[in-house]
Amino acid sequence: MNATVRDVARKARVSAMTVSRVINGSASVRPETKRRVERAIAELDYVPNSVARGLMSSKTGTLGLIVPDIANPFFTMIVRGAETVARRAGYRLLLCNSENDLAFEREYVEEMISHRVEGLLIAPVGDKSKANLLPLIRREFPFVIIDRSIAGFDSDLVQADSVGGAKKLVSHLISIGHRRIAMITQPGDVSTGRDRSQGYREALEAAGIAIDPAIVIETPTADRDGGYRVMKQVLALDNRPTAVFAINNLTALGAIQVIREAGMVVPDDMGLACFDDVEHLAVLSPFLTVMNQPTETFGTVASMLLLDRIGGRVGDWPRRVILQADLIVRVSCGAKLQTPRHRSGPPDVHTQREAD
Amino acid sequence: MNATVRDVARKARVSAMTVSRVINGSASVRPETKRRVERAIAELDYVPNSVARGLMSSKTGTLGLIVPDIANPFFTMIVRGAETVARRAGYRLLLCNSENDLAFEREYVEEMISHRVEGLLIAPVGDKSKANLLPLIRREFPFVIIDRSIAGFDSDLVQADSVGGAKKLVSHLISIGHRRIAMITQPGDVSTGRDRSQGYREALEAAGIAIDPAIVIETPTADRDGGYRVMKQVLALDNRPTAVFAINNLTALGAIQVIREAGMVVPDDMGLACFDDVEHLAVLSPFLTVMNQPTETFGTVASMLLLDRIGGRVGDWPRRVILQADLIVRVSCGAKLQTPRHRSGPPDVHTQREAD
DNA sequence: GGCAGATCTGATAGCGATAACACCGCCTTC
DNA sequence: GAAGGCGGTGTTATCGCTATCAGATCTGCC
Repeated sequence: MNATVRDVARKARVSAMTVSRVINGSASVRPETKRRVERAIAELDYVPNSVARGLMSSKTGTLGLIVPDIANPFFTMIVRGAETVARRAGYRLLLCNSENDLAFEREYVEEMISHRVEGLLIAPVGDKSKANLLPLIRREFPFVIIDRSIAGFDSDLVQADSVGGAKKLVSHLISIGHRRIAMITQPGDVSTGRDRSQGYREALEAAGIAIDPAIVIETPTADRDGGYRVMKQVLALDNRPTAVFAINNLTALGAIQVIREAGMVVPDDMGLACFDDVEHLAVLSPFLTVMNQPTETFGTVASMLLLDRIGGRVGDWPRRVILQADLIVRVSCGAKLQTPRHRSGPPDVHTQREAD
Repeated sequence: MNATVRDVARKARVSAMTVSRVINGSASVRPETKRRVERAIAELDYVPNSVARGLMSSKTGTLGLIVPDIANPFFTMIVRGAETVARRAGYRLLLCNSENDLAFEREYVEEMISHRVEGLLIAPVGDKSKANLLPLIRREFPFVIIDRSIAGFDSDLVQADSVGGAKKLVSHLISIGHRRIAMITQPGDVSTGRDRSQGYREALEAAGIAIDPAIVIETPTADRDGGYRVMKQVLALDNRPTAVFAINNLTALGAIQVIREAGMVVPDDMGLACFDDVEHLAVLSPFLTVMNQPTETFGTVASMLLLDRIGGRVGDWPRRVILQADLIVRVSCGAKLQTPRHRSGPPDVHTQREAD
């Protein structure tokens, strides 16, 4: 069904090699021969088979990308960033949703090796992903880890300063009067959970506030459902906190649902702050106080690191890129904003960025 | 660097063919031989090369997916749906962002053919994409079109009932008292723009309202920026409309920005309704009246159609799946909701004001 | 015991593209 | 005029895997 170099060669009355040379411009071909070949290509509607090419050259022109969930806006932006850079470099992305499942992740890593992608971008499930990544190390397979570091594992990595960011965010909550602050966090084997919890503790300690383990609650899944469940527990506590620090935007949304269902108002009855802004949402309803991570940049930088590694343009040592997150103070935390409600000028109408 | 069947064969003291048989279980192998081979595979950390396999069998285990922009929540959900179904069937997705650019689209189609994906899912740029898709037809390449149909082009297709949906939405605006309704639309060579404009006209005609071309304004890009620009024009009109029908969620967000910057309030000063809900956003701020399309289902159904076609389980005739969109009435259109808006405690302060 | 048939295994030949080399003219160059 | 160079082209072998066929070994059965 599909024409091959040989078909083109026959039609143009040359050898397959000459056709290849015309396609790749890899050597000079007599203008008239070239024309004949080009005509044959057009007539046969010939498209080179990059699978065959990939077999010869072990260059498949593809990169693998494994994320827990593309539909999570956080990862969506990472995908977009990664895709943009990859495309410019002539690469396509093979997309995998690990669904935060270690077994899936393992399979995908193996499948990416099998597909002979030239490199792998991965936002791992957690510390236990280490075992899944060892095959990559063994093969000296180029890969870059995104967002979550893995304890005791050195590799190229792009992430945000979760400890610092959490500390800043919680310190802000403290600065506007909150003393009893709950945290919705993730199990300690996910670096973002671990780091943000640490930032939380550091902020409290710095303010001389005792840490109450009863109001630091873990959710196995950092999504809306998880936030919802944990917030239910928080509201059931005897000694209710006045504010909640949610590990990410989705858990915060779940928490808001619970708070509203309980007939309470954010921030009057309960302050709220979290990691990760939600694009678009900020336009319609500039409400959540967040630590905004440069998610798209995670993707672009990770791709760039990966391409460098594929191209052999870097040494063996792992490169860790730590990007800064921005504190965006809006109303959910209970801060009094100086700006009027309907100031003009896009994009973040009701947003005040901290000026430090 | 990577072990091959031959390496495994040598180590297990069998032929490459036998190794292949063990891997694929394609023929019976003596248990003891099998064990030797499996040990060799484990020791060499052998992973079969699916590129080579793909060359032999022309089965690459990949599908192509071309969308204008993964970061657009509408397409994100399509990607997720498509990925889920593809994965269950043992396929990976090769992701392409066409950026609504016909030239990019053309390249991507060719590249997908070159990569020998087994089928292609594509949300086309518009009617002009026809030329880009002809190579697929010529090769009888399996593909499914998503969201936007192409004038004069028959193929497998999944989309929503844009005409009916728009009619329903605009009729709703009329039913709650709006008589002068502007529309932010897309050029007529994109089916969603064409169809929704038609629904808009049908609704007006049914209500005996004359159509004023001056308040049906096109934006070349149906994104926030496009909505922003068009809404500026709308507000500059002498005879301002009382409501706006935006072709999708992003243009609606852009429109809201303009309205707010003008010191106006939705829906009191300007009603607003659009196609496409925004996940998460509805939780935080149930504000926008929308026609909600089952986006994830677009992806899953399209994948299913494609897999059927690849598997040769269907005839030649094209299948068109039209999914229903749901009208979700919230406050932005200006409808008086029966349930008190702040029944379980007010949502965030800003939407609260808009609801007054 | 011997033969048909089943079971197991190997050799060979591609899938489609291209690297490496060989070759043929023809032009320089001394 | 022989040696060398170079542009243009073809031949061969190979990437890693597997379809196909053929050979080897074993089994059951008369």
